[in-house]
Amino acid sequence: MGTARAPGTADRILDVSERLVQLRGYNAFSYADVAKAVGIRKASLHHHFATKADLGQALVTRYRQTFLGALGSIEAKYDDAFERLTRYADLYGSVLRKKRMCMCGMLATDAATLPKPVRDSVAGFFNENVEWLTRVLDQGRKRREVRFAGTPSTMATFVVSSLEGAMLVSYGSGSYESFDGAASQLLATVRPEKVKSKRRRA
Amino acid sequence: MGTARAPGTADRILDVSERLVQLRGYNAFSYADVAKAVGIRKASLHHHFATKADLGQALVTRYRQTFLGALGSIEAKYDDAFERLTRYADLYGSVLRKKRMCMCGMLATDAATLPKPVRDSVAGFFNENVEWLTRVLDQGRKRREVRFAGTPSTMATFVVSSLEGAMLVSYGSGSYESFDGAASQLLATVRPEKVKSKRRRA
DNA sequence: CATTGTCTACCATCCAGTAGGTAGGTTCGT
DNA sequence: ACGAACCTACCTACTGGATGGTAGACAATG
Repeated sequence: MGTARAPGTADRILDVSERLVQLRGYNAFSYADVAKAVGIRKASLHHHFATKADLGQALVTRYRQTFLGALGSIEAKYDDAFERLTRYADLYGSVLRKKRMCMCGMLATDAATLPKPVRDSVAGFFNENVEWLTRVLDQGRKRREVRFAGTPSTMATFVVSSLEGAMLVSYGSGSYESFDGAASQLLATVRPEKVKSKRRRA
Repeated sequence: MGTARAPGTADRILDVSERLVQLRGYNAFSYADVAKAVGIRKASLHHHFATKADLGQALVTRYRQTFLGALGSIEAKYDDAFERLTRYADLYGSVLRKKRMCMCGMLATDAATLPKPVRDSVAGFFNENVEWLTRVLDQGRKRREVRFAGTPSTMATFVVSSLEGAMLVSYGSGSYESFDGAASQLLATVRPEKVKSKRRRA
């Protein structure tokens, strides 16, 4: 009979590849690796993703969508800007807790060897994040929920940079604790002054 | 006659390899690349650095020494902690201006595929930087030259993280301007309050 | 004459990608 | 209702090129 039936194969390929890219980067994972982990032959991979460039593109596109979805959830669940930033930092932390690097941070170092569409998509990821944070920071500052110098846009770039960097250093030195230190230092930076008004909760 | 004489070959190999690693990472540069750029045969490379792991190790060791030397220069030339931090950030900026990524930031993403001695040496680089910054920040805070929340050590980790991350995002998205924004945002964070005392200079 | 630096030539392994085939499922004309 | 045509998902077997590394010869220098 054989095993011709297999509905979620493309997704399983993406899941496995995503993990490998986040662990090793674009140049250090191969179709052979993915095939073995999925339990399929190399040639069958090419049926789903004709070239490695196609697979890479699909990977980044899906990652961006998922991430963007998570940003939407944060916005929906939390109204306070400081809270939103806390959850944003947690997003990075949760990736690191899986002992993985941010996929786009990983691919950023591979930029020089990436197919152009993939490279552009990685840049798009960072831009999306900066734009989202810019909105959160802008509104948050007006409401006095966060505090920072300079423009919201510059601050947003700084937030993305710090968290990506904290992941990078943590991942590279294998000391996953250092991320939490850097993340809380970042949050301490934007935390508003102790409330002087009489609001006491409840 | 032949070309047996060649004094600085090992250094030229290191120079070329350093550049390639900073541009493409550990897994995307090859002995063949280096050989071509140096103008030597692949086999001759192995005479100077028996294995790729040896070359990688030598690369990181030299990079750490150079960087540590630069930190010493900053300490010798500038006494003020804020000034020292400014120059420290410039160190990263000068690498990026050469359109390169920090070598250890680059290798951090390659950690999973690196020979263990190299991986350890990369971690050592980050520790060295954090230690140096911890001293600068600790002294600087006592002298009221810088301002920050938390411990000097946590803040030091944050400084390294932010700058590595700013490089990473800049390098990955090809927009080298964003680094400057992130760097000045970081410096604005530690900049002391406007001097209220009467000290007017000279 | 031993050491050092270079060379040519080679090797096993891995890489992305291709050629061509097969087993099942679906669609459609009759 | 049935079979031809087609499609999807997988397979085995292969190719050309790159990879890190090795063996052994040949100068030149000291």
